[in-house]
Amino acid sequence: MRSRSVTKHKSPDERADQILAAARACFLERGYFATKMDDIARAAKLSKGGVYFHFPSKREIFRALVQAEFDRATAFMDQVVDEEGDLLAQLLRLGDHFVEAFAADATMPRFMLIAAEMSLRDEPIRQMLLELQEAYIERLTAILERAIADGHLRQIDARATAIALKSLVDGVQAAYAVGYEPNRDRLVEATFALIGNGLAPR
Amino acid sequence: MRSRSVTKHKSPDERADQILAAARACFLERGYFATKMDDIARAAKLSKGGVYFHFPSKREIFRALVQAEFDRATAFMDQVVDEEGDLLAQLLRLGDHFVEAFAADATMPRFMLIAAEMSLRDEPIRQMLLELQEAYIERLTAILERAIADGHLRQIDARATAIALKSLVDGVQAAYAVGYEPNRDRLVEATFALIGNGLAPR
DNA sequence: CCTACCGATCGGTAGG
DNA sequence: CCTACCGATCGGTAGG
Repeated sequence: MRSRSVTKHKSPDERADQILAAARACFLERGYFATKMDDIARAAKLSKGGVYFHFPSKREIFRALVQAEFDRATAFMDQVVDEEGDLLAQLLRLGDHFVEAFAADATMPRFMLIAAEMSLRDEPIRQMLLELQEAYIERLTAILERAIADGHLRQIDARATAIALKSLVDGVQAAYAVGYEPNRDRLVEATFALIGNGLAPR
Repeated sequence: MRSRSVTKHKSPDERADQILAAARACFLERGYFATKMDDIARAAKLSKGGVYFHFPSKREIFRALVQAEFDRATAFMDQVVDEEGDLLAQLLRLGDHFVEAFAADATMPRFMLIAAEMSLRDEPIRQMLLELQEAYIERLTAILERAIADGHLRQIDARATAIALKSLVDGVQAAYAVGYEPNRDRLVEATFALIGNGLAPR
């Protein structure tokens, strides 16, 4: 009686997700180049050949991970902007998003740093990051413009201000990635004071 | 008659600088891992063995480049802070510093991005970056505190505000590194409007 | 400082 | 015949 193995096959999507999760952990720990396909395979409990069955190359695995980060971020943003509400509520929600994202998934800043560095040599990744940046800035600009129209903000250059605000968040994110960890509450409070009232004496 | 080459030897320091300049160009173009020691040697017009005569490893070459960036930055900051002057003048000078640094040396943001990514796996580099960050923030905090004492600023959390401002600059730098190039004048103007007066309606 | 070369290891692919 | 893999190994290249 021949033993016939019951299917230990997972669906392609499940396998792909399993590989992506394993690869993400490896890239975070060692960076892109120091991560070997064997590392990814071992972490995914497959052979290297098995990984190559699902992905054509190491680079495509990394791109898929950047794409996933992109999708998560844009989905959240649309949710924030679609909901009506006043400026303060939306900015607080956006701020919460970033603070929570850093806190809940401490790996995100690190991954974004690795992705940004990869973008210097990988045009598809660069395009994704530029698109994501533009998406954030457009949403933020829209929020600011609506607030100006409603008289909740003074007349400012909405788009340039949006870029400045997004840059602030990116800078904080980069600091966290390298391990510079400012007190979160103080930073959030100071940032909202800065945004709200500026530095000028009352 | 044996041909005896007139000394084509440069001083060790000159050679080291020549190698560092060549290496910097290579790292900027290809990143750390894709840069081979042969690439550096060729760019420096030496053999690979020649490069290894002056530096013990590829990693030490990269660390020396980060150190050089560190020295440049701290020297400039001390210059800005030592000069007396009112807040606006100092912030403008600091702002000019960054804007000029991005403009005059367009490679700097890119190099800093590569260095930040390297810091994830290289503790000495990470320490240098953290020290540099702390140095910037301390200087900026000192400027803000002096301005508060002089009544030119309202009472704010100087250090947390300094971190926010430095993050803003870092975020802009990161954007430039990836090739997101906002209009400089608009961004500077919006940033100063934000810092000066905040967003609240007058 | 170069030439010649090593020990080791890599991403990707073959046959079954 | 196909699918989802694995063990083994290739050609080429790396830092030193």
